[in-house]
Amino acid sequence: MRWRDLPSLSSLRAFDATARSGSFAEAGRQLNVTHAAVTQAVRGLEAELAVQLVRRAGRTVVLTEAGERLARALDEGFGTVAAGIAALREAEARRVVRVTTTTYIAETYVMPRLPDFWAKHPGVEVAMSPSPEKIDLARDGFDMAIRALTDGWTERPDEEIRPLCRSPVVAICAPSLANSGLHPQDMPWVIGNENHWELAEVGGTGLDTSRLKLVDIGSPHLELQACRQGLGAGTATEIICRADLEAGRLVRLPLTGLPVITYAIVLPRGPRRAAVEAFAGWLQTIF
Amino acid sequence: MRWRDLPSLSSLRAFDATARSGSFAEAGRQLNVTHAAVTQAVRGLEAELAVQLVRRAGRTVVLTEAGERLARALDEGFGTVAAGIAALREAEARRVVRVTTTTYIAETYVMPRLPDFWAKHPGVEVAMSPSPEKIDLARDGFDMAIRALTDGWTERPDEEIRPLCRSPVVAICAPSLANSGLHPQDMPWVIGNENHWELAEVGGTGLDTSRLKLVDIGSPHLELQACRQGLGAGTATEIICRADLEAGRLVRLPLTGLPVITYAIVLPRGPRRAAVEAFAGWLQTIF
DNA sequence: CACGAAACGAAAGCTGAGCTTACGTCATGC
DNA sequence: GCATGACGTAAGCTCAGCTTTCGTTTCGTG
Repeated sequence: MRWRDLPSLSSLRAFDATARSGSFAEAGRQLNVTHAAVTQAVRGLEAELAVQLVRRAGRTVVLTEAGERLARALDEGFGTVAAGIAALREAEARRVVRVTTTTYIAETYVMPRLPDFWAKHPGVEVAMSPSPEKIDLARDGFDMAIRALTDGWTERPDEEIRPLCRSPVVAICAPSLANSGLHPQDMPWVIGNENHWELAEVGGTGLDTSRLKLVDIGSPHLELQACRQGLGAGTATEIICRADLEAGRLVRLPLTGLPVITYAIVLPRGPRRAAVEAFAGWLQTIF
Repeated sequence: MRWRDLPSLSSLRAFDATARSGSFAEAGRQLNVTHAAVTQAVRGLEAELAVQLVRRAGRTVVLTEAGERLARALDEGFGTVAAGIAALREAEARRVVRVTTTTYIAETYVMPRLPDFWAKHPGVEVAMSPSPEKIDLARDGFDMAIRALTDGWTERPDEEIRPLCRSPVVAICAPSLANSGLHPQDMPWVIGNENHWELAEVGGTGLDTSRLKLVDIGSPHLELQACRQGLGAGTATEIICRADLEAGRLVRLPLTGLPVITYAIVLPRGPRRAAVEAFAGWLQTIF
């Protein structure tokens, strides 16, 4: 493609619109400019190509033979371009909002509320899927992530962070276990054997983690349920177990020194689809 | 076509060039702008479509999946446009220069010199054809006319006049006829019966045209030849019969009151092909 | 592995292509 | 005729698009 050899695209556009409508004035209306602008553009194109393209015919304008030929080419070419743009927009509008998550909160707090989002934004599909922490959102085609940020998180330059809420980590257990008279140091703890991060949290309270009896449930999804049933103590952010605490299904253990977690949305910087923005905005309303 | 819905064509062009070359810098070179201009245009397009189209990959740029799809559409669309322009230019460059003429001078003076033009402008075809005086050049596809203008000619607004030369009408006859002792009033005149215009010219000298003996040769092309052979007196512009006068084949009759003719090129205003301009320029050099 | 070449990124400011405004002329319909 | 709505032209404005400038990143190389 020899772009330097082409006349200005705006003059081609003006001629195309003129050819379609058979009138400078109508073309101007379609292009959102005055008839004078169209006239000048077409005259300029004629001068550049050194070909007469249009001829006055009374109150209207007719194309010359050369103009007809050019108009056919432009019609087809610009039509293809317009169709491509339209197809892209269509595909983007339909495309599902892909959310990656590594946090329990997404599954326990966000997913149960999804019907509310669908009610407010019909036609927007949302897919939530787990994926490793250190993922490149843009490269892997995710529209956003829901993450739990520890303090001291630094924002990457190509990502935008929107905090959703800060929630303290609390130690909890079933009322029956709390009433057993056991000191937290002697309780069983529902913590996966490999979960060094949660173990370190508990260590922060002063307990000797090396002497704790750990109950490995295997799946994080079932740990809260295990705590409710009295299988052991555990940790969770307050927002997750708030309902259980209020209902008396769980009680707090009087431990201090646990961290505070910030839940946040991570969005890749750059252009953002309306559907993505809508979902991000909705997320911020439910916290 | 909904032109208002399309992004700016220049940003589409910038993206297309980027997609072809895989580099902002190279695209800028092709478009004759800096890399920064291309970057801005592509970012603007991404923002307008709310789609990421490109992604940095080290020192170069790669298209996203959406970018690839758009690039295909643009490639095809702009390719069609470019092909249309190229075809138009090609056709215009090849097209013959059509010259219409109503004057004897074109046939006697210009056509014999055409080989000189062809030598100087190889590849430019010229077609000279007679047609009525009152023709609309643009409408009938003529590139120029060669006309004889009487004094007091007024230029039409859509035509440009380029004078070639002014030449007085002279009355001439063969030396034998001049030496016969006959007064011009009594000579036979080589003038077509229907040629009221030439008869009026002669009337301007004071002769009584109603009493003239007219010799109707039928074809204007042969009238000068008839004069040379002594069949009668006649009129012609000086430039046409100059060679005959100098060679003594014809002599001037001492009549006054004949008009002066301006030979000129008539060109339709507006865009003009290079070949047409070349022929017009050449015509001005040979007078 | 330091260094230079060649990209891309971002922001500030300039400029001319493209537009509006303003006023004519001309064709058409009532 | 006269109102209406097209096109033609020219003068001048304005902002989209460009250049400039400087910084960062990536790669190839001795």
